[in-house]
Amino acid sequence: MTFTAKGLATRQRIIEGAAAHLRADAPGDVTLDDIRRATRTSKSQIFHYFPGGKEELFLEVARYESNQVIEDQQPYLGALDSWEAWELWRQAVVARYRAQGPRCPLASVLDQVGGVPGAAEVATVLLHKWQAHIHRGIVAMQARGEIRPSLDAAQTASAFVAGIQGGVTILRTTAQTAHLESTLALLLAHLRSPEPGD
Amino acid sequence: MTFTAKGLATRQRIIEGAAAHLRADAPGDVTLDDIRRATRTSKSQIFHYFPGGKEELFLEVARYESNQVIEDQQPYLGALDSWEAWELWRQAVVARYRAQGPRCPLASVLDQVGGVPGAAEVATVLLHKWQAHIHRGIVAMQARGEIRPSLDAAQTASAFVAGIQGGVTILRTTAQTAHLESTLALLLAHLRSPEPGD
DNA sequence: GGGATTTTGGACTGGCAAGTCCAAACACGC
DNA sequence: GCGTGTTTGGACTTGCCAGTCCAAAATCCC
Repeated sequence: MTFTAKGLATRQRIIEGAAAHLRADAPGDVTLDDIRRATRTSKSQIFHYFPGGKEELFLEVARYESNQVIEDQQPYLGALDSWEAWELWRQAVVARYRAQGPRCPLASVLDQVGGVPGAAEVATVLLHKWQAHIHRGIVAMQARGEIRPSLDAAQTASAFVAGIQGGVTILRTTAQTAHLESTLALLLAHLRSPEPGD
Repeated sequence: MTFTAKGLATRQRIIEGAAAHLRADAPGDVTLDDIRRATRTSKSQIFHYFPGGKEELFLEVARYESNQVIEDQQPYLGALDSWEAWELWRQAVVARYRAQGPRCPLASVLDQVGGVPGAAEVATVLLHKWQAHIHRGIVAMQARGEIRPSLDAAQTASAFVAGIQGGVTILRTTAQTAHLESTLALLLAHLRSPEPGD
C-alpha cells in the first residue's frame, strides 16, 4: 500500500478540495459524496487514500485548517516583542475573523468529525501553540521593561486564548465581531496598565 | 390539536427526558429512538407533541437548557452589587462548569440541531441576558464608587461573556477549567484595578 | 353511558450515506 | 513489450433513522 507521486498528489487534492468545500456556506452535514463531487474523484479513491474512511479524511482536513489558523497570524504572532507588533497582530486577528464571518473552517470540520479523540487532540495542540506564542510575547515584553513584571504571564496568555476562542465562538452564532474586539481591546489595555501605585 | 393536562405533562416529560439523555456522556448523534427509549414514549407521541419533529423538539430542549444556564448562576448573577457578590458568582460559575466537566448540556443540544436559525436565536438571547446582568452589575458598582468610572462597562461586560464562553469551549475539548479560571481571575482583577494615576 | 376527541403503541416506508467490491485503465521497472 | 503493482470508476450492499400511518386505549364532556 505505497503511494506513487501521482497518488500523493491525488491525496493532497482530496484534502484541499474537502477543505474548500467545508469552507462554503452552511455546509451542514457533509457527505463523502459531496467530497467526491467537489474533488472529481471516486469513492474508491477516497478509501484508497484514507483507509479509515470519513473520520481519517476529516481529521486530515482538520490538521490542515489548524495550521492555517496559526499561519494567518504570522509573522506577528511569532514575534510579539514590541507594542507595534502586538497592535499589528490584533489587527490581523480581527481582520481574519471579520473576513471569515460566521463560517469557521476549523470549527466546521471539527463539527463533522464530532467527538473522536483525534479531534480533541488537534484542537488541543492548536490551543497550546497559540498560547505558547502569546506567552513568549509577554515574557519578551517584560524582559525589555515594557510590561510590569508583576503581571502573571501564564494567566494572561491563558485569558487571551480563552477570550479569542469565545469571541470567535460568538462570531459563529451572531455574525458579530464585537465580542472578539472587546476582549482583545481589554486584554491589551490590561497588558499596558501600569503597576498599581506607579 | 389541543392538549389536555395529561398531554402537556407528557410533552414536558419528553423535553426533560431528552435533556437528561443529552447530558449523558458522549451522546454523539442522538436519534429519536434514543429519546423514545429514554422517555418510555412512542414515535407517535413525539410527533403528536412536536409536529415539527426532531428540530422542534431539540429547540425546545435548547430553550430549557438555556434557562438552566442562567438559573444556575442565581441568585448571584442577578445582584452583582458588592465585591462579595462578584466573588460568590465567580465561584458559582467555576463550580458549575467544573461539575459539568467536558459535557455542556446546551452545547450538546445545539450541536444536534445544527445550523437552523432557531438555534442561533436561542444562543443569542442567552448571551444577551447574560451580558445584561453583568453590565448592570458593573454599573451598580460604579454608582457606589467601588469601580472607577473610567472603566468601559459595555466593553468589559462583553469581554466577560466572551471569556467565559471561550473558557467553557476549551473546557469541552480539554476537560480543564484552567482557562475559565484564568479569564475570570484576570477580568475581576481588571474590575478592581484603580484609576491610573490614583 | 356514549359519542367525540385525545393519547398511545408500534409496524412500516423511503431515502440517504458509509463502506465494499470488482474490474478496467494506467504507470513503472526491466 | 510485459508483468506487477497502483490508481480509478462506479455499481452495489447494508444499515440506519426521520417521518407516516392506522388502529387501539384512555379520557373527557354532556
